[in-house]
Amino acid sequence: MKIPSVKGFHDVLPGESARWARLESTAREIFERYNFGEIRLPIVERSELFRRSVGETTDIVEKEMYTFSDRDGSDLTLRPEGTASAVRAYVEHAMQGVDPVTKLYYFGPMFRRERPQKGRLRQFSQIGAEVIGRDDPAVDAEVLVMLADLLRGFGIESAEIGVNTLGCAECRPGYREALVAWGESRLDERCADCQRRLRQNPMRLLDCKQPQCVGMRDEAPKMIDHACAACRNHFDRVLRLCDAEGVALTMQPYMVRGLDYYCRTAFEVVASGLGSQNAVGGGGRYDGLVQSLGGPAVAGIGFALGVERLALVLEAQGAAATTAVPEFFVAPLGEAAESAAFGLTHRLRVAGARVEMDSGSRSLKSQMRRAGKLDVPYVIILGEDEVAGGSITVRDMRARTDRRGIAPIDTDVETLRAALAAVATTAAAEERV
RNA sequence: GUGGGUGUAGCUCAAUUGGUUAGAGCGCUGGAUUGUGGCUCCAGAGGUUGUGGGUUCGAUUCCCAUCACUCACCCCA
Repeated sequence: MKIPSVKGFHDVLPGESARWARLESTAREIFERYNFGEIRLPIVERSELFRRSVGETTDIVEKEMYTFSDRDGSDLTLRPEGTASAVRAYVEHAMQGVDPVTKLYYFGPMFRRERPQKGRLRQFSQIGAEVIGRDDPAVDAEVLVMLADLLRGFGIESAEIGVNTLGCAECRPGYREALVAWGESRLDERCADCQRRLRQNPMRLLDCKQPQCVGMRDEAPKMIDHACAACRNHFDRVLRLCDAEGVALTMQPYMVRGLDYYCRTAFEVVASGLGSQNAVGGGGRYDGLVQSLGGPAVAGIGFALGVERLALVLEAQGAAATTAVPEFFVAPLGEAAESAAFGLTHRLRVAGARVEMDSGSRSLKSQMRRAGKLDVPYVIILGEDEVAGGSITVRDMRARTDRRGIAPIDTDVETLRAALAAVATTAAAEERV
């Protein structure tokens, strides 16, 4: 009886996981350059954490969380995003006392019970970063510049970073009113969803994709026009700093974000090759969040990138999934040779070589066939002759030549590699003569 | 949660208006005289046609249900 995987929960197979590993290692390298430190966060948190941070009325909290009651009755949830956990950890460990500026990055799976489709899974992975402690526009710019560095480092070609300001507690209410007034003006022309949104979350009117609503959007009031002087100056400064570093940002006056805690600078990364899920990342400032989770009154900003989506973009760009190739393939013939081969293989591996060994009960032909398919450059043949003579035969798969007795059975990697290199240079020299 | 599409071998797909032993390519296994791969050739293994009903002399084909996958809406990374 086969037991299939759970809907929306996918395996990442070796060829694909190599791509993930590259994404993570470049991210790690760039984060460290910007002096961020890695934080490893738990996957399960108290449900209350997300209700309070992400927002009670968001889709995530209302219908997408994997929430369960633990055996002791506590109300727990598989994290749907990373910022809440990072801020919780910041507060829990009083990180403001270590350094007024805390810079964290993390990798890991998130869980949202949505209907799966291309680029959208129920378990998905994020690469995220957070800066907590300063509301200086230079911090926003640092984060955006780093984001651009990351995208370039990943080799994402056509990514675009869209930005907007969402205002603050001072100016957003006024904007909200203006938005509601605008929305009501031609309410009957809007789609049913927007008529509902108008009351629940008027900001959402702006990113409706229905044709009739998109058509009206150009006349909508813009946050930037309603922003207070502080917000406007902040945003201007962010844009100026990024521009000076050659980081291209696209102003998107109608961009809104899905999570309640965002304010001021908000941004998202869009790329092609993802079907209708064209956002590979998003983030923004969350100045009130730390305090609302019981911490000091400090500001924060962060973003997250979707690993699956980044991988899809790279795949669409034609980057093939790569498979690692062993340096040596040990082909024993017969049981006696197998013992010797086993020892040799282990010795080579301990010394750091990537080695594959096949079974001595298989024919040399089939072992060669497999070695050829794996694209291994050298096959170490260990048959009766070799065992009797105490030395190995190495076949150079590319040159299609055998070297009998090139090294003793108990050789070490350095000796073997040196012998092969010597043979190669001699062969090259002979060819020239 | 709401729509559309698709379910046949490990993978990608065939199978005439419903017709008898459900095929091909790739992959896999073995072989083409002694212990040698990529190309070629030969052979073999592998399917309760997603599942359960129904119509029919007969269903991969038609109908219903169900499940799964997938794309889109929604939402977002």
